[in-house]
Amino acid sequence: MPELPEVETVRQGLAKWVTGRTIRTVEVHHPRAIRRHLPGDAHFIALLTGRTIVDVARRGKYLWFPLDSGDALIGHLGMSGQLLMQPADAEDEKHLRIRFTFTDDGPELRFVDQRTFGGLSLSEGGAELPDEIAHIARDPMDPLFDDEAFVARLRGKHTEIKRALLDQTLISGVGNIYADEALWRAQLHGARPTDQLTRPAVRRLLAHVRDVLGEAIVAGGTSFDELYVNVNGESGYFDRALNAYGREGEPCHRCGTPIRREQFMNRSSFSCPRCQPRPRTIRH
DNA sequence: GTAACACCCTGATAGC
DNA sequence: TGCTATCAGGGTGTTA
Repeated sequence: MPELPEVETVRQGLAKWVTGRTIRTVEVHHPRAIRRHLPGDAHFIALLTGRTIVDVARRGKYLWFPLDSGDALIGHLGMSGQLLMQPADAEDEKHLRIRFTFTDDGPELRFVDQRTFGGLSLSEGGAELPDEIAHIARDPMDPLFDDEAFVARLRGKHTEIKRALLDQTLISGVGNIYADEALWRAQLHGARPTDQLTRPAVRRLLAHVRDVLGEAIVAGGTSFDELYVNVNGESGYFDRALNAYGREGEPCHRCGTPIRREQFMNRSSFSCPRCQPRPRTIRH
């Protein structure tokens, strides 16, 4: 389940492996993997073949590869996507969707994705920042992230705090896992109304979001199973440091109360009933 | 304009 | 054993 730390780990790995290399061939093995590329696979392949990758960039959970043509290859891992470097003679993965080979005959780049929520697309003229992902906010690790603008925008919204943390146009890179972890650290329930939080409370929460993401980046990202591995095929191990996510019934690391699980937006939220009491006012 | 929800997908797991 | 139901969840499109 790649969130910002996992995607950043992949970005760093890919940057070392593909920067400066020229694409020889592109194979699309599954149409859904390029469903966001509306002109279709022939166009996708034509604009990539012979192009040199000049960098690997990221915004939130999106990656993009600026090309020497001024275009950019955009990638999103979705829930189960992987971008793997593999020797040409390595056996095809069961869920191999797209294969890139390079003119130097070095390792191939493979996009592998079991659940096909992820995908690649090509952005013409998008080397600097693709239009397709311009609506995604900067992430809190970005030096240009504007803390006070975030605080003001969040407090101006009429929604719940966890919804706001998952809104990628407000703050990017945070998914279900790190939202729960940051809320646990801030001792806030995810249903707290954003318009009733004080500025200092939002600043504290933002600091916790940064801490959680930063620690996870150092640890190489969270991984619960083999669905996520980094570019070298190695799983991260941040899951050992989780305080809330996935710990239903286990004692809170702060007060010992069993962690509760609640349904939220068709998924699960984990929190401590004592440290993170539900707000008294119920919104509708 | 804003908020909330359905939907896409496959494999693991639970229940019968 | 083998079937069906449920769950995981990011981002987009649709609805309210």
